[in-house]
Amino acid sequence: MSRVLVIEDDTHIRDLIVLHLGLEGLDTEAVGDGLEGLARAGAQAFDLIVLDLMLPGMDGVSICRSIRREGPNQDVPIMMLTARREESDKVLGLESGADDYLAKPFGIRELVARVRALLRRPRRSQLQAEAAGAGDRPIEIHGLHIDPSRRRARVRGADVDLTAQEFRLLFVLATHPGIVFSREALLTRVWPDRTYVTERSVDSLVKRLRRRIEVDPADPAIILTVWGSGYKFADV
Amino acid sequence: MSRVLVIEDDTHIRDLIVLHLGLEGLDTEAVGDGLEGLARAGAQAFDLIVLDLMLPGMDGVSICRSIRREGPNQDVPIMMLTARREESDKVLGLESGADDYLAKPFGIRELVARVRALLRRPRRSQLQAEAAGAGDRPIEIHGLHIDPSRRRARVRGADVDLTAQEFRLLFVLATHPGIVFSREALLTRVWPDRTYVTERSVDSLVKRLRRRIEVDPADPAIILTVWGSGYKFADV
DNA sequence: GGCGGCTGCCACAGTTTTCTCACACGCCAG
DNA sequence: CTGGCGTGTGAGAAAACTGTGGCAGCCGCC
Repeated sequence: MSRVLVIEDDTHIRDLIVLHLGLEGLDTEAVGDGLEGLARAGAQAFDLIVLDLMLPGMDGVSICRSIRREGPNQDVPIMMLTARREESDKVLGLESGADDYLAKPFGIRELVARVRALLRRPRRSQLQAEAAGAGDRPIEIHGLHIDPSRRRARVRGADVDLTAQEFRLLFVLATHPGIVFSREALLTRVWPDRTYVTERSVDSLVKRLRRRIEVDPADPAIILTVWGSGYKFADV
Repeated sequence: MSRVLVIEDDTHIRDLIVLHLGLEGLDTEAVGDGLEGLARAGAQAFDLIVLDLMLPGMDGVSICRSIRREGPNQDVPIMMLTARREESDKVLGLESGADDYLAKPFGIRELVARVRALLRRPRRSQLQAEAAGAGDRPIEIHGLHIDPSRRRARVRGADVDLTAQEFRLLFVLATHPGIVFSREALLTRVWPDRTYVTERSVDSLVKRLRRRIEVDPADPAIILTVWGSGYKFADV
């Protein structure tokens, strides 16, 4: 189930959005404050973020930039909302890194349709970078050494063989220690193309990965289960 | 500052692209007509060309071929855009000499990311020069002695005859021990002209190379398969 | 303690990826 | 023109990996 974060101060609109996205089968979480939204976005991986441009305390553009700069939602589609109709706003919104833009007042059905479209759109940035062979630096964490360009992982000094998929999962989690990823979030981040794959498969993959890197797979110390939410890499 | 030529008839998309590439610090020039684009490409050297597949008057594939055939932009990376999602289009685009391909509707951020990637990637001509190894020093690794300037390879003391292609493959891999190369990456690095070649050919070439340098070709110790990713030269 | 919902686990069928091979084609020297 | 060599390709076999469903066990809550 896709997770959506809604950042919107107007209670009425917020509830409306949550209601309708909920009816669409999306797991929707909403906050009314910019800073809180930013905190939420930094702590958990979502599949899409709906963001109001006009917020008390902190404006949407800054939030958008922050989200894009780093963290688990760097590559997540962002849908901007704004009360103003001016073209300059539109430009501003897209400049700051939003993927789509909707001017208030909008029809809720249109919002839903666009959200669906954004979710459907394959996310390729990460895969793309990997394919280009550019950029990914090795990381070192928790006694783990992970080197993407060599596709090599070492645990406590010993090399472990990982399949391509196990490796991607480990990499995604390890680069965001402490961040909770829902199964859905992992599906879009780890699976090469988001065909019809059950969330069950995530469990399987996690189990396989644990078997290879955990000292005691029955009592995981690295890949942790967050009951009711998903999985996370152990905090530092 | 890199110069980019955008050939796209849809005004909205064109402006969006120009805006964002401009924000990226690229010097962007745009035309809405295929013939005009061709004229522009013939008159001036760019660092990258973004080309819509569907254009009024002249289709993108023909333009792509024209640009590739001669002129100052023969070796410049070309990024294809298309409204259609069919695989056949993709093949058509890449066959005609495009370097990357993006199906509409696309996220503007993805376009920017890919453009960046293409610009980062060294030109074909440079690659070929690098692969040909003109003027490179001989290297010694894993009981292998490889001398690019003489195009000679010795394995465990014995000279081996390698074809030009086998040699290029060996050289590319041996100069980056441990680094995993996807088949695609090898195609652009080893093959003099990347058009009309399938990834199967990489398999074949690897097999032929192994037959010549491995003690037991059935159980390779030098050129290793990285399942789901590609091939690599054995780590030291 | 009982209950509903979530997660761990497992085997195996199914899928994807790689390997192997034979053959055809193009190129070049003789 | 002809033969030899290097190379690309497709098909089928082989190998590796992965998704799934169901059940058992665990968690949090009433």
